[in-house]
Amino acid sequence: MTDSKSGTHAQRALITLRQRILNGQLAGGTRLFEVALAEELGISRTPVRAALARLAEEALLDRTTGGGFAVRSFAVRDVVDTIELRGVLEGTAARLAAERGVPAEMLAEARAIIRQIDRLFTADSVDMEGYSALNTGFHALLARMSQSDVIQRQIERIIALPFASPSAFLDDHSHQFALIKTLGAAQEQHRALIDAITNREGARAESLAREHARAARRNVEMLLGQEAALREGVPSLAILAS
Amino acid sequence: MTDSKSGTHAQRALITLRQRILNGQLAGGTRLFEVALAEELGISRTPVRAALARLAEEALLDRTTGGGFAVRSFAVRDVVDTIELRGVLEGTAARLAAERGVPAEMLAEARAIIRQIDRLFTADSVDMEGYSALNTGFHALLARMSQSDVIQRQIERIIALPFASPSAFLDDHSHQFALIKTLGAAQEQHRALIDAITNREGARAESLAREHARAARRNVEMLLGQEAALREGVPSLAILAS
DNA sequence: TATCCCGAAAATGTATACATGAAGGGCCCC
DNA sequence: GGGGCCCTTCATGTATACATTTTCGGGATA
Repeated sequence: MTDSKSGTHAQRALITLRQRILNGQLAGGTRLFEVALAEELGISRTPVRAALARLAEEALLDRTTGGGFAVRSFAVRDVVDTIELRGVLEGTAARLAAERGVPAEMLAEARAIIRQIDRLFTADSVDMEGYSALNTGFHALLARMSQSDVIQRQIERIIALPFASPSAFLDDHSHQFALIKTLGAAQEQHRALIDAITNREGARAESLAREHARAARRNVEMLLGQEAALREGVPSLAILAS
Repeated sequence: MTDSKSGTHAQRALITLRQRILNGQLAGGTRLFEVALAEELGISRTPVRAALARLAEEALLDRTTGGGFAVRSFAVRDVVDTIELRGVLEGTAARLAAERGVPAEMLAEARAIIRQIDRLFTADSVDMEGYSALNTGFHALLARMSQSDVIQRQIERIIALPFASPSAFLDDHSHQFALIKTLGAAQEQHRALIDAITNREGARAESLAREHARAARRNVEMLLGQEAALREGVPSLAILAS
């Protein structure tokens, strides 16, 4: 059965609306009306309300004065700041991991991921999907290493925004040629990061994690520096107010 | 008219439930049922649902599998980590302010607040309410200085938790004698922070903001180190799972 | 011409009945 | 006596009618 029929009406509405916001169909600032959405989606206002509330929770909608919802506007600066914020949070996770100490099994797990990524490079062409999945896993593990639910929650919340995810842009096939060159350096940072945490070097770990996030920032700036036509195929940036 | 009658049913339910969570009446892990709450509050399920959704947005409730809500549990480590997180975020705000540069009027505003706080110390006894208000304003201004909506939002979100607010504990009259001693040092940090931002010293500004938040952490640890009986009168910590 | 006020339209707020689904306990079968 | 199944119960999910509030345009007045 197709997933577009699974779950409750509210879940389906949530998925539909989230998609529309992320791919730019619903421009920033657009106000969302319960009745209109309910009619269009063929459901009642109740599940629409539930979906809107959850989108507000995900920071994709703002609550307007008077009780309504509007699509949040993301400018270029917001994207850059959000990536910067991810760097800061992951840096804090890395520092806490180093300061508090991480169980040997977790460190082993991290090294295993790094080794798996290494293997991807032996082939002639890099398996971007594989890299993306392993990279996402590495960053999730880093968040867990902080041994802080508070930090972990914040990181999860941030990377829910597609352009702030550690693997953002990696799935955009149109620009892989430019991104592949950066993967070697990223992998070296992964290695150094785990080394720093292992040696309980908090400041070094924090600094490395921040710099690691800067790579994503450079990618954004590269993509945005191109002609508009060239970045049409970049779904992670579709949310940007043009 | 009393504020307990203002606004919609959902707003009143939100305020009531928030209060109960924050003061510990609703222990962490407690599941909240729509019907029970609706009956008790004398309203229908609809506004109760709305209030619960907003409390989830405020991170005071968790969504349980199957669609319900449960009160979030805060352990001592969570409180400490949240304050640490505030330090990290305010540190980032301070660094960005220094790096990006702050309009002269904003810096003047900050210095005005510092001067007003200075005046509070001239009296024989310190006006804690006045200090608390000015201190909150100073920290809000710092968030604005980052000139980043993303950072500002995060900070606002964090300090909504009463124990993570920059002025947490300052209103707890029972422990003022211990806290007053720390205010002079805090004020010196305020001064140094604005000095660093003015001179565009990003690393110094970040470091100072972090250290400033550590003062709150020390207060928590001091309060928690006391006999249980002594910390009964500390509303900011009532949410803690005992 | 600017402003205030009022009313219609449209949006959210609320109550309630019913649908649906998950969890628990009791009963029957093996 | 133990385990599995069914049925009850209680929870959330949904639709819908009605209440309330907000908003915005038009018109009267200074």
